[in-house]
Amino acid sequence: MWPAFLDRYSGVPLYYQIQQHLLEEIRSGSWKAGRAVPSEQEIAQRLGVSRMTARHALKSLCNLGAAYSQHGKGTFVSGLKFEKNFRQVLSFSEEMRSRGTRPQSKVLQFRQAESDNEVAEALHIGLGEKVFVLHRVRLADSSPLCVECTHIPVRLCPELQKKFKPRMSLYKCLLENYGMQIDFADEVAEASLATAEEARLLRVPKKAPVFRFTRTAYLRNGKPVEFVRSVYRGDRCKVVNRLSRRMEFSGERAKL
Amino acid sequence: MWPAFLDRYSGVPLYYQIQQHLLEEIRSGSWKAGRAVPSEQEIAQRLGVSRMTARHALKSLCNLGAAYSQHGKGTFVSGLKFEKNFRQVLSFSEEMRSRGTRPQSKVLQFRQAESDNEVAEALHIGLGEKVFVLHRVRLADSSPLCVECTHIPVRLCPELQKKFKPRMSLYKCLLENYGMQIDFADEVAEASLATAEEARLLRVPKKAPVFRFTRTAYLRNGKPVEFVRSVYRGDRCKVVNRLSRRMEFSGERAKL
DNA sequence: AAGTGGTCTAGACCACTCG
DNA sequence: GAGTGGTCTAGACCACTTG
Repeated sequence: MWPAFLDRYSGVPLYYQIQQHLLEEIRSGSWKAGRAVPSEQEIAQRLGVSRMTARHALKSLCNLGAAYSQHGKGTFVSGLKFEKNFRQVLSFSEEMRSRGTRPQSKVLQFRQAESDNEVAEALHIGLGEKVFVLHRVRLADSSPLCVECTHIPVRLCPELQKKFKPRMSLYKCLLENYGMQIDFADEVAEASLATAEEARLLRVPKKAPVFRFTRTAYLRNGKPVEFVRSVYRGDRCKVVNRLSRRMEFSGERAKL
Repeated sequence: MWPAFLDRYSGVPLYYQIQQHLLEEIRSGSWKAGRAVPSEQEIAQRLGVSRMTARHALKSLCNLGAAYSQHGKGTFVSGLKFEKNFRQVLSFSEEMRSRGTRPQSKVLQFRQAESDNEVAEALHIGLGEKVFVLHRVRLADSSPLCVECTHIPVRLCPELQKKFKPRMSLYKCLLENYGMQIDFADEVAEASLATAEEARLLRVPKKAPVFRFTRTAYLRNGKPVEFVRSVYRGDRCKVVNRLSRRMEFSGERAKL
C-alpha cells in the first residue's frame, strides 16, 4: 500500500511522521470521509513500529479532528473541512496578515496607571497596582477596524515603555524581551452600539452596531499577562468559534 | 504522602483513577498554582504502576488544563480557575438550566421546506433538498431571549414531525429516536441591530443591539446535522470563549 | 471467531534542565 | 550527574463490534 517512508534517523518522532503521512492522505482528499484509516496493528506491521507508536500516531490524528475512533470498529476519516479557519489567539497583526490585509495601528496613549477593579481581578494583581495602559486604534488596509485598550502589569515587564516601538507586535515584544509567550486567552463578547467617541474613531455613524470585547491572555502556566478592552466595528468582523460538546479533550472522561 | 488509593478490580482504568486523585488535590486548593505535581517516576513507584500509566494520567491532566509539563523540569499545577464556564455545545434548554433559569419556547412554525443556498452548503446536502424548518421564540424566565430558526435534513430523521413535541429538547429527541448525538458545532456571531419584526418578538426597541448567530452542529464523525440561524438580545447575553494559541491539542506539532 | 481499539507492563534510550 | 519528561519496544489481556 505505502512504501516505507519512515526515517528513523531524522530526529523527527516516528509517531509524528506517521501522523503527518496519514494527514496528507486525508487532506489531499485521497481518503474520503468515513473511510477506515489503517488500524493500529496494520500500521505497526507495515511500518515495523510497535503498536504503541502506531496508536500514538492515530490518537494524535484524532486530537487534530482529522479522524475519530470507535472501540471495536476502527478509526475513520472525519468529515471536517480543513480549510476552515479555526480560531486561535492571534495578535491583531497576525490576525490581519493571516487574512491578507495590512495591519496598522495608531497609538493614542501609552502610560502607566493604577489598575481598576476589573483589571486587577482579571490580571490577579492588587487593586491599584501599576499597569501599563496602551490605547490604540487599529486599522486594516488603512481603514479603522477597532479601538483597543491593553493593560499589562508593570511588574512583569518593567522596561516595556523603552522596549516597545509603536510599529511592532506587542506579543513579539513580550516574547523577545521577557520570554513571555501567550498560550491561550479567555474572551467575552457583547453586542452593543458605538458611543459618539467610538464612532468618531472608527468612522462609523453614532449607534452603529459594534462588538465589545474583553480579553484576558495567559501564559502556558495559567498566569494572566494581558487584559484588553476593545470595540470592533460590527460591519467589518465576525466571531467564529468551534464549540465542543465533550467535557474533555482527548477522550478523557473527567468532570470539571 | 498518599495512601494506596488504587482499586485494580473496579474496572475503572488506573490512569483515570490517578488523574482524578491528582485533580482533586488541585481543585481543592491543596496544591497551589505553580507547585510541582508528582513526577511520572514517583507516581509509578509509589502506586506500583508502570511509568506509561503514570504518564498517561499526567498527560490527561494536562489535557484538561489543570497542569502543564515542561521537558526536563517537571509537571506543574496550572493557574486556571476551574469555576469558569467553559463554553460547550449546549442545547438551549441545557444552557438555560445550567444558568439556573427556566427555559421555555414558543413554536412559530414547524414545516418542511427546500434548502436554500446557505443551508445546503452548511449541511452538505443538495440545493433544494427537503429540510425541516423549526422556527421558535426562546424564553428565559418567561421573558424572550432569542428567535431561532433550525434546519435539519429530512433524510436524517424522516419522522421528526411525529416524534418531536414542542416542549422537549430537540437534541434529546434526536438522540433518543435516531441515535444522533451532537458532538461539536461551529458558530459565527455578528453584531447587528434588531429589525422591526425581531424587535416585536424579542420585546426590545427597534434597532436595539443584537447578536446574529449561525450555527452548524456536527456528529462525532464530522457529519453536519443541524443548521441554525438565531438572533439574541444584546442586553441579555454575552459570548464567552477560550481561544488557544497552540495549533494542536495535546502537545502535537501538526500544522493544519 | 476474528479484528478492532483501550489499557497495562517493564524495560530502554534520549534531550532537556538544574545545581 | 541526577532528575525530569519524550519517545519507543514487544509483549499482554480486555471489551467491543461484526460476520
